[in-house]
Amino acid sequence: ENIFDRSRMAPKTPIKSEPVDLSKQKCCTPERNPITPVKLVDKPQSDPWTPTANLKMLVSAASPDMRDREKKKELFRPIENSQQSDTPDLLQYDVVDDSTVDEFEKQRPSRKQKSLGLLCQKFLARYPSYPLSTEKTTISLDEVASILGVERRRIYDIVNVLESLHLVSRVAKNQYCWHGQHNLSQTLKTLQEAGELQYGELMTFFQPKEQDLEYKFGERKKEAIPNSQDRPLLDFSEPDCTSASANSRKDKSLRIMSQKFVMLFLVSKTKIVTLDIAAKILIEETQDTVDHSKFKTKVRRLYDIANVLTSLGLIKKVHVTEERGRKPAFKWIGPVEFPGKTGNLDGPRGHSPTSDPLPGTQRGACAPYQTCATGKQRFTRHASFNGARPCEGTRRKVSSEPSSPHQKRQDEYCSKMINLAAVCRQKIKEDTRNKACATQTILNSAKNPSITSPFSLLPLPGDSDFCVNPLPQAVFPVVQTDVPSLSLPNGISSQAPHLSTPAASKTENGKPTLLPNLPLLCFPSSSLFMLCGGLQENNLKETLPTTADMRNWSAGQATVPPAACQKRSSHKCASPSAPVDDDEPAAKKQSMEQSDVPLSLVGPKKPFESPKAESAPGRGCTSAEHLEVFHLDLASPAAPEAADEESTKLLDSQGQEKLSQKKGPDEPSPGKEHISKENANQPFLPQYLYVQPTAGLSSFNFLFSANQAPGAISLAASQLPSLSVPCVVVPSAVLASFPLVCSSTITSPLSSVPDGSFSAAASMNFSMSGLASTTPVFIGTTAVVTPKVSSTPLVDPQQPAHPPLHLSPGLARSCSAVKLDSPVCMGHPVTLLKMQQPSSAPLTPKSIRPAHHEAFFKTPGSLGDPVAWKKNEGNQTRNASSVQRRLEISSTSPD
DNA sequence: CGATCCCGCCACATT
DNA sequence: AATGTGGCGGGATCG
Repeated sequence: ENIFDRSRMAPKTPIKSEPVDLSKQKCCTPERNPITPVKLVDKPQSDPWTPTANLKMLVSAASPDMRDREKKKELFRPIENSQQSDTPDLLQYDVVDDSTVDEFEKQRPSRKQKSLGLLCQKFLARYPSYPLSTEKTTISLDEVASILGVERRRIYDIVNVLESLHLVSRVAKNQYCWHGQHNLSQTLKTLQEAGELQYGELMTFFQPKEQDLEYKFGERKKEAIPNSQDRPLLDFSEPDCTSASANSRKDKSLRIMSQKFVMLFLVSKTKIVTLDIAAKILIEETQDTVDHSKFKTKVRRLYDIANVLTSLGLIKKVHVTEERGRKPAFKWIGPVEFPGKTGNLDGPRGHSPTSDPLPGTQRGACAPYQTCATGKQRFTRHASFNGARPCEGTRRKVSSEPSSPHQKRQDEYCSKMINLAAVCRQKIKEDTRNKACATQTILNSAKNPSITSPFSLLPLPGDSDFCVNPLPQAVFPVVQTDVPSLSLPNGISSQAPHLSTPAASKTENGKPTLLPNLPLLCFPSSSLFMLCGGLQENNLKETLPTTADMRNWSAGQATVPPAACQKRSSHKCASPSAPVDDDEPAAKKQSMEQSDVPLSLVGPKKPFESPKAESAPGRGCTSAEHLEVFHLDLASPAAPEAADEESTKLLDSQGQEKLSQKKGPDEPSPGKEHISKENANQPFLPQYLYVQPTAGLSSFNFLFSANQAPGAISLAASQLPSLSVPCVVVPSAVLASFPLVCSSTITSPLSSVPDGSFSAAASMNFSMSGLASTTPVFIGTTAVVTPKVSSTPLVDPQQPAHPPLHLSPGLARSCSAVKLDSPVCMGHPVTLLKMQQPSSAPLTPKSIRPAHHEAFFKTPGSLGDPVAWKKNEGNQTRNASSVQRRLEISSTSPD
């Protein structure tokens, strides 16, 4: 009785009764229940009173630990309805006991007991991590829901996340098939690849340094670039692809979000991702306006996802401290390596190895699982069910799809781009806010960017950007950039033979100086670039179906981030390798510290403190904006030609805004909004316009389209659902680093393909290939920047653990280095080149040497640099080469 | 008070 | 229209 009383007292809110049983159970509830009345009535009762509840309470009181345990235990069983159990309230005790120990569990209010994470654990406990392949376990949502005593809605939350990782697949209505973690590695691998494409660069950049720096800076890290794209990635796995849902748009948001979220971790060097960063990255929209609420919502969802991932043992919560304070973040504790590579995977759980090395394989593998369709097939999936997603997906799109779809994709693309931009923008804003003025600052300071902005990435670059900005007109400046280092992971640059190395500290080339020579194109850092490539998806796809898709996406997205990354790199690059495993253990402990500290994250936001830092933010902003713009353009690729022209104009005028506006029209709102917002909100950003890039992009796009048109490409072409557009957006910073951007389509399938195979490669390919191949377009601008490179060695990367890193470093350097105090040149007119031609010649505009180009494309093998870098290997890198490439490019650009 | 995130309304998709 | 799905955000809890 005492208990009872207490319990009553306790009361907290009476909890809503549990859905199921409780309520009933107790009728008892005293009428009193005063506490929260809540629905007493009906459900009433809260169980609070339930004996168990009391017990629980007691327990809790006793110790938190206990409580936790209880929770865990909690698994209570559900009761199916209440009834039964209930009847006897009293009995319950017994019952409870019987069933579970804890039983009280439910009752108690504790919210924790009802947490999604716990629920997920219970859910997972029901199925073997590694079920025999033969057995397929089907899961009935209703059944599970009742068993676990929760509403079906909650099960969806869990299943959606699990589905994103392919632990389960939807078979039919209300029916899911349990696959277990057999394919987890593959899935993760795929996501990693996709992530690299999308976010990779960014992350890389960031990350690299991150560790060390990260903590300190706290910033962001990764993701800086968000891209939008996500979908694709997801898609691969998902169903969407095809028609199926493809459309369904929305849906899958949770799944997509989950995948993206995971990607961020996989791409992140530090393996730590802060919620806010992730949220920003994932926010689609751009809108600022919405921002806040949207942001909140996004965060909520991320918590949902995080809870599930935590239950899976893939991540754990940590805190990162930034300047402002600590931010919640999550650290990846799952397998880092994947089958293909290693087998290690395991992580916490030890996942297994994957079996398959690759997707393709996987696919096959999948077969067993149900859904997986075959790899190849593209799809069918939908046909069947919605859900069935083939295993990884793969493929998506294969060949052509209906146009409409394409459009959709395109639209999506656009929207994604926009989103990205938005995201960036937001970030920037935030940063800005903090710093405010970053822009100016930036400009002014451009020089110092010490910090970086969050996403931004582009720290230095930022400066550069700023510099650039200053030049408004300038379209792409060419830069010399120091950057070189970057290399981009993408490869882009790499190629250039010359290179100069930037000053970067690194050794890379050694040449420190920047610039020197190279006329790269730089985009203003700020601006983002997009590269477009032709896609050849098919080829790629074949090769890597998924990848291909990814690429596409990535293309769009990808690059940008890098810039950011670079910055980071500049910071430091400390940890080259991944710390992953090791870290964990210690990390944990340390983690607190570290975690707190570092992570990266977003530092920018808070930049207040350091004035200098501010600049960085600015940059970020800029870039973001740019991105947006670009996106827009991309989005509306409408007329290529027109675009070009426009771009040109823009360039001239610099009208970034214009662009945006224009775009706006073309594109729907987003663009405009962004723009406007930007303007409004952030003054600075808008200003830049990176139109150039945009322009460039546009052109590219066009080019592509046009050229490719024939087939493929252009939007339609692709099957890529995602977009075909292969554009990469690069943050300006990035751009800076790179001299150019190119887009191109990739026409050459082959060449690209090979390279492409790797995701990284893919990325590279995009850019590179694109350039080379087809499109020759190039955008270059004049250079502008000349950074000075400072040679700060900030970063140094050291080794990049990953190839990408390299870039980053480079970038970083550049960024850092760059600050362009003097921007050198600014405004050059931009040049865009378009090339059409499919012909063999790439076209680079001028200068670009075709040969080189080719190299680029192909590079992977040959060059290796670019391509390889990422995936293939990791390291690789040749900075020099990349640099060179850049150089070349740049040089070209000048031309 | 900020971080979490449960809960369930409600819109959209599928039957 | 019914039912399945799942976006979304209010507001309760936790720390």
